[in-house]
Amino acid sequence: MPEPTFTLPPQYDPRGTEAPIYHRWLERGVFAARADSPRDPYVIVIPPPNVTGVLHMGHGLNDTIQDVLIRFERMRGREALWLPGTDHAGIATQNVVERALAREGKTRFDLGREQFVERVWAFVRQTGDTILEQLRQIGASCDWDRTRFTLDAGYSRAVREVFVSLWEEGLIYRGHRVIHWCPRCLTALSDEEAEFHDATGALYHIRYPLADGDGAVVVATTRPETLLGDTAVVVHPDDPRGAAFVGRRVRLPLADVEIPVLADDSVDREFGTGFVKVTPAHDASDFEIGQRHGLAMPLVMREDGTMGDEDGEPGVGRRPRVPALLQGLDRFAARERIVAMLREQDLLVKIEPHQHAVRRCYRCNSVVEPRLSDQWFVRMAPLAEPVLAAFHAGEFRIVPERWEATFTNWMENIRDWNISRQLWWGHRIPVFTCTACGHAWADRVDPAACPRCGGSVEQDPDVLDTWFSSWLWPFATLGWPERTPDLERFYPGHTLVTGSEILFFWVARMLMAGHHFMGRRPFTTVYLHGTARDTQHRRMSKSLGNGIDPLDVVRLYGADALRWTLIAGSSLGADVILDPDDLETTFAPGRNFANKLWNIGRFILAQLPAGAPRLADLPPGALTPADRWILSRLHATARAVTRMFEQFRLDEGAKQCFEFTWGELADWYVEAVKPRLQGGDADAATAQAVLAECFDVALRLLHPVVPFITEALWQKLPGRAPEALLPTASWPAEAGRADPEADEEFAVVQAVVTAVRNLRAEYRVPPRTRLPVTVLPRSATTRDACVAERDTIARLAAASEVAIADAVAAPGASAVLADGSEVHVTLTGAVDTAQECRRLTSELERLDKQLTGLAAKLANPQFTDRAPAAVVARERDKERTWRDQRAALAGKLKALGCG
RNA sequence: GGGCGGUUAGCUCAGCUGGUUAGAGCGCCACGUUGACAUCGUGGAGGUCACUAGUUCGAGUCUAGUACCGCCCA
Repeated sequence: MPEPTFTLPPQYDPRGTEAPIYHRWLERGVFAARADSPRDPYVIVIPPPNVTGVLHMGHGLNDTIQDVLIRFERMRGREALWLPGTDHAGIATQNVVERALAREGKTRFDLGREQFVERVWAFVRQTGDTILEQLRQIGASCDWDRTRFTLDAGYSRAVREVFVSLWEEGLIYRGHRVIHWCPRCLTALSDEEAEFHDATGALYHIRYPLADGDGAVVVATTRPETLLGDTAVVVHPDDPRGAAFVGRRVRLPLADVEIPVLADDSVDREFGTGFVKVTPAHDASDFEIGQRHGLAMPLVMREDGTMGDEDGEPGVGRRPRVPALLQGLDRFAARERIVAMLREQDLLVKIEPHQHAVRRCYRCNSVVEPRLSDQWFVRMAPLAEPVLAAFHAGEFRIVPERWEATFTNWMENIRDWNISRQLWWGHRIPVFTCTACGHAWADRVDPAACPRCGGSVEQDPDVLDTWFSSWLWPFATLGWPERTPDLERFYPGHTLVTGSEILFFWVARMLMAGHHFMGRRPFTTVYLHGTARDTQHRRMSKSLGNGIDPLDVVRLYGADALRWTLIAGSSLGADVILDPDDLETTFAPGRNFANKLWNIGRFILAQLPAGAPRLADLPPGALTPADRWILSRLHATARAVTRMFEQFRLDEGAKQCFEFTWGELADWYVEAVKPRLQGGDADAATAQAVLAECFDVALRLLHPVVPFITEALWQKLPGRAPEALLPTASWPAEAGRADPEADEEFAVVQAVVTAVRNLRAEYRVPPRTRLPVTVLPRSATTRDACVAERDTIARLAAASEVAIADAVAAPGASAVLADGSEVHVTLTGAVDTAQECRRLTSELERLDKQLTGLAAKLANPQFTDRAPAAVVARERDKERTWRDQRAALAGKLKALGCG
């Protein structure tokens, strides 16, 4: 055999490797799904990232999981479609462009609606693909030709179709109620978009003097500035404290109006003073109280969060309530000012600290104001019902299962959805109103005139919530409402992978849209993964500055290292903890593994001649026990990895591959087989065939997790067809062959080798010194294994020779194997008998302790009677083994003459 | 206030439907540059499985409670 020549560098270089490989995959179209394929489809739609966004670790985790799944199923022979795209992200995108305008000293109103929208489009055209480009760098195997955008023409048609048909079904209505308003974004938000944040605020106790005499009621509030909009004070009808006041009137401080004290049983008597101020236009539950009692609903705050009178109840004439010196003052400044004024007038009783939850805008973090306004709502209960039925019928599931309760709870208590946004960037609401006759209708095409009276029409100025477009993602991306071949073939999809934070925002609504418009579920499994966090378990975010840029990791350690860390480092649904201050430590496991794989490949490839034999071509009986063992391990690994991936336990699957390639193939088999490879004979050929098979299969199994390095190495295996690519190679679910006998034999080899290594370390034998080893077998298995793999033992245990005998005379040190077999290492020079006695005695004592416990267990009839027979049998076996081992140890101690 | 999850080695985490001598990676200690790999090899140290009570022949694993941490919903 020729001297191996290593043409590969000793260190793996992801930088030079990854990009060309990705290019090749694209060129050859391996990620493209065909609608006319006879294969079973497997479909994942990407959670579309914001068109303005850049890749962060949350995407890294989310998209890597999807890529592992799609690559796995693609290799398993499914027609795999991973459909990519972006989301127009109404508020976020408008914010970005408005900020850019602000730097030019302009607002969107300076440009006007049309020009502003054009400006946003220009921005999107320029940077909109950024995040998709970044996905390519981490290896995402999306079908890029099918990339969609929620605002492209076809998609917009789908959104409009959905709106109009819901309108026609009576599921969209105009609601006059208190909604969440972001005074910075100047738009309404849905319940989900106004997120709770715990805060330490204050509870202000304020005295409202009676209008008709002495005395006052004291109300408690966290938002004193809203008192200007109060139209009543309420108290629980059964609250004795209220008896003297109900039916009387109080004078509202600062606003100079009188309001009634009323009884209402919605009041929580435990809260504050029992008296509650009612601001129907600025609080959702006060609004309901206001409706019950027919109260006026004045707005005392403007859309931008400054104080000022606005009409809340059109047609109700009334005088202004906001004092001149508060007009135009920001709500928080106004709060302080009002508190000061109350104090001056001796109307402030006390201020106490108060823990509560404040809603903030999920896009800009401003404190949201409840505000009375008119918005479009979707009636959700009729949409939720079929989804719940389908869920209970088992048509789809959520993993991890624990989320199912949360999901059903939300669905069962679903609230109507405010879909209007007071923005310019998005799908404009297709509701038209006749300026002449007032007729209002939704239309699939822009009307020229009113269909009833021919009058001129105006379109609703607002746009739809972005989620009103993304809830159609699983079918609008496939061409709906057209009945395209893609739609026929790839709907319904299979796995939806996302974080739990958008379970309600998006996942639940997609299920509703899918059932309503397609008549069936959009996917079979919802896989909710965890969150990327820092070492203090804080969510990674731009504002905290604790994020890790996935592309930095790719540059430093390669995409495979990133992917490995994310996949192997997080079990199903669990958060993944990464240290932004120590990328080296965080991503070393992935980098180290890639490098190990590279070097295993470097060695194996150097051993394989161009015409290396294939495993199937070997003559019968050619395989040694070591060969049979590694092929048995290969078999077990392939099956386990397949099962783990099927169960979404990606970390476990990755770790199984890791253990096989590093812990078994590299650490044992490759080392064992080295001498045989030097022979150049039939036995060398056998070893080559086994190596090639194991490595080929290992690369296939690892490919979904670390696609780049596996492809790089797989391409170099001899006999590779020139056009073959790993993403479309077959999945080796049943590779290798189970061989329990070989497993048992090789376990003996490993035990002997480990025993010798232990003894050598114990006696500080210099690494280069080779020593004679004698095995005194106590079982046929041990004897046979040692005879068959004598050379392997010699090599791995650094033995000068391995004798198999019934006795040994030479001085030395011994260890006893599980079956009582003795492993003896001959030591030249003085053997420290005392040390040997100590070592063996402590071993004996440890065994005795275990045996005592085990004997007690087996002597207990409760155990032997009640435990399953198999468990009892296993314990009996264990006891026999330990007794054998103990006897051997005792004999050895006696022979040494230990005390 | 209601619900869910977590608490296992210095750090990050596995441990599946109760039966192992409780594991891995990183870190740590000792030795080592043997023609795949020092991003490595060999050996080693390190855990009263948060706490309390219970169920059971048997509990890291099941039940209840306590403490702390996190998330979701109001």
